Amino acid sequence: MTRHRAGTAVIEKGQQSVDEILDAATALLAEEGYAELSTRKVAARAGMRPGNLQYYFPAKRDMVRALLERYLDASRQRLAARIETGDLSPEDRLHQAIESILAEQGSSQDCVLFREIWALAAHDAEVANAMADFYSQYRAHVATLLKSVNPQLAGSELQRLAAVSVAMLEGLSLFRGSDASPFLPEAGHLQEIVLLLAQNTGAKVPVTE
Amino acid sequence: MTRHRAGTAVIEKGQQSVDEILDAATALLAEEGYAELSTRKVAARAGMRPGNLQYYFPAKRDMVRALLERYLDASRQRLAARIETGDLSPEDRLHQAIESILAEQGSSQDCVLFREIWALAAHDAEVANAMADFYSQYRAHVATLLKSVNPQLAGSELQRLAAVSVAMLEGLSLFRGSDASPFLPEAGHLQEIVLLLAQNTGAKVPVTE
DNA sequence: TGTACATCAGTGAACGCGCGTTCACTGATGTAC
DNA sequence: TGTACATCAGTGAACGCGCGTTCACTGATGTAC
Repeated sequence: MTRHRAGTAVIEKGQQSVDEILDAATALLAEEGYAELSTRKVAARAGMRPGNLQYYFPAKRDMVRALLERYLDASRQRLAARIETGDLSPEDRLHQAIESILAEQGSSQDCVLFREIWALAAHDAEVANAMADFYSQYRAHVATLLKSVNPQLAGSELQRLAAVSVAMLEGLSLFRGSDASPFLPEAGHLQEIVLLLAQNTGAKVPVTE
Repeated sequence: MTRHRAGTAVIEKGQQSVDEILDAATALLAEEGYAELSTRKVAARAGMRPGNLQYYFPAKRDMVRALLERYLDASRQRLAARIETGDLSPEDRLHQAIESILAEQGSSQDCVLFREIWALAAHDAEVANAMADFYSQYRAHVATLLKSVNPQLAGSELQRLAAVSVAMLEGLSLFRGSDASPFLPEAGHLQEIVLLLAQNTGAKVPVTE
């Protein structure tokens, strides 16, 4: 017998409050990490009382889920929008995509949030699923780009190459922000590398000797 | 005026207790994540009372630091030991190194722990430094391997390629364990890729068109 | 070998605190007639 | 236009709990003479 709507949040007028809560929660998650994230801190930062936060998100878990969905959706859309533009050559599209991805990583808040989400995903199946969805689409985009660069690529070979490219890009994001990691490549270098992989993987390169 | 030694832990006879505490803490960190890690749970799992844990680690922070140092040291040593063996050809050494690194990632506990540590590092400078040290050595090892494969590689180009290789390997570890990520490459594929990069980066490959 | 004593290891109870969550309540906003 | 009423948004106080940490204490282990 609660006054809460079904689901996790009231939709209509309180949308602004919902946004303020999620903004505050996202900022706190990035600044202090999930271990330090509490509903009371979020409420305080959003300028409301704890009870009011509970009105929108009956449980902390609901708030975190909403924050994750909103964040991953936004990230997905930004990436898709940046990648899909244009009547460029395949090589230029690839270059632009890599620059977009690096730009996305440029904000150190995003890098930190992704690290938090990866850690969360290890202990929460729902988060793990959301991440799997996200990266599945990400990988599909990259696969399309790779195929446009080298149409001979196909099937599991293409998928594997896309997976490796994504792993490389995401791996690099781990090292961004840490001051003590020099030698991080720029977009130009990465395009070189990905092109090299795309152009040479289809055409069997000798492996040993 | 405490009975505790300087530093974080008593060394001599209680070493076994220290190990039991760190074993328990490591297991809990991997299973439930840092947000769920409490000194009381660790003490219970190690079969002792909270007060006794405090005898060895005056503050939770000390316990976590010790756990991290022990874990990273062990990981470092395993990698170094596996890589340095043998009178193999450069290509075979590379192959063996990649297999070792993948084997290290094979235990899903290690992947999970690394995700936790990456997240921690974002909010704790001490952890970030420990990670920077770890990966600095890691990168240096990889750089040596790359140079043995292609002696023309040198300077910042070599370092950058090592950084990319490490990023790729660490990025892949993010996707291990998540059931929903197929298309992960095997050691053979990775060796192919790294060899391709090493052999072609020194010899300037055309980039556009 | 026995005794005295310092140190080491471990216990048990208690502390204050921030946490997630609840609940009865109040005021504001919209809608029906 | 005014009145009655339902719903929406927000308040304030309180709850029980697990947390990190403290402290006086006890028993075990080693060392000196």
